[in-house]
Amino acid sequence: MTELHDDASATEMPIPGPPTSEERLLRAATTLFSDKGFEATRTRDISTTAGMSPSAMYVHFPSKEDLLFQLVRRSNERALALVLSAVAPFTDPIDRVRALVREFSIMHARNFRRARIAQYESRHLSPEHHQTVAETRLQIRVAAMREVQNGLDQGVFLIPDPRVAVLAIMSLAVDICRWYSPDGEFTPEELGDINADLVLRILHAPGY
Amino acid sequence: MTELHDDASATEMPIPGPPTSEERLLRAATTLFSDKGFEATRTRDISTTAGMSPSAMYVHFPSKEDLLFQLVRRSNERALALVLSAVAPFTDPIDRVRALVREFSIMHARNFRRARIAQYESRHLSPEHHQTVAETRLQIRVAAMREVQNGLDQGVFLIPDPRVAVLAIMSLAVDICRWYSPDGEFTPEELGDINADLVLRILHAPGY
DNA sequence: CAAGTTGGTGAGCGCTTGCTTAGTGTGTTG
DNA sequence: CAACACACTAAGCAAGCGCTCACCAACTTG
Repeated sequence: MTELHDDASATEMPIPGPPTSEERLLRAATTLFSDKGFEATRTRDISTTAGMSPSAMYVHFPSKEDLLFQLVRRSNERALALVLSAVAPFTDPIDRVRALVREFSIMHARNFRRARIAQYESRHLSPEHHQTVAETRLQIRVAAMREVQNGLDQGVFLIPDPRVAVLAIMSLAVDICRWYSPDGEFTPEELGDINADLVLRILHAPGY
Repeated sequence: MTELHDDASATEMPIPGPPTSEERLLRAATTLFSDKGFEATRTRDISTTAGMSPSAMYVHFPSKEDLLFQLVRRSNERALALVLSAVAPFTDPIDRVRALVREFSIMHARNFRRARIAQYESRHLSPEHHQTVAETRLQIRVAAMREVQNGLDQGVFLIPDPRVAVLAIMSLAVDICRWYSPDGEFTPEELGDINADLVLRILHAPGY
């Protein structure tokens, strides 16, 4: 349940000690890709931002596209794992949806740079890599659909079309990374609670 | 109230007859910028897609950046005009919010290419141009806030913080352009009605 | 009809790009 | 200590980029 607060961090599991060269390159690319976009980012800038010589990127990654793929793949896999682990502790459909929307929203605020790359830069991936990330993305939508349908089956939600609710859940959470700024009016946790409330109201959950 | 259905069309006011060269360039750039992104699009491709020689773009636009600016500026100005004209026929706050959300959502589906460029490519504008489009964008948010506050003042909406509702309105509508496809499950008009319902439910409007 | 304006073409310039390759210093191993 | 593996650097290369410029054909105008 613990989440990294440093958005530029790119490790799978944070380990103590100074970051490796590969990790420094991933962090540099996260900042540059999210700020200027994949195409506008130069491989020289990635390497020098990571504190190395202009060609150092190619020691650790075979191409700029592959570096992007690692970033997008990790981001999507983390999102899927988060969604699945968020609902796990609960059985009540309302609690499960609340946890899902809350954690998914928080992630898109805290890790808004990584989320931007995953959402807006994946078109620059090769067809094979794009296919890979599309599959993970689909699993996230399926998980959301499962939770909505679960509440529908148990009679706690009152809506005609679960697809509409899933659309709203994804839009409210994902769109955070488009406009979010750490200097803004809401913290990630506040946004998580806000979106969870909005979704339960949309679902006509009792008491909302 | 009539809207163009051809998303690649870029005229301010559609006039009969064959499109001008400038318009063909704007249409070509709309397709290319939205599909591949501003940086990945070559000026040669814009010109040849418009059916002209590789350097023809420079007859009508001083630079690639200026062409992008024309696209983003028009898109934002159309959105602002649409929002203002959508609410005008109504006095009931519920009707006004419904019309605003509906038309704004429909626009982001029908013109999803132009909307994508306005949302995702504006970072490649010069600081001055970026400032210009940011001002128009702010006016749209102000208009939305005005309508929400109006309903709050008249006691028909029941929410503690109007900023949250504005955030939701913008996210639900704008995010359409991220995932919308003409081959998808919902028509633009259906999405307009769906989002209008969701927002009125979020606002606790009576009967929703 | 001479002169200018408009909208377009084709060649190409100066620069930057992703990526390669040869080489270097350092640590490790038999 | 020879041999090797590894992480990294310096110096490019071929290709492609935004943009310019000389030129041209078709209208418009005095």
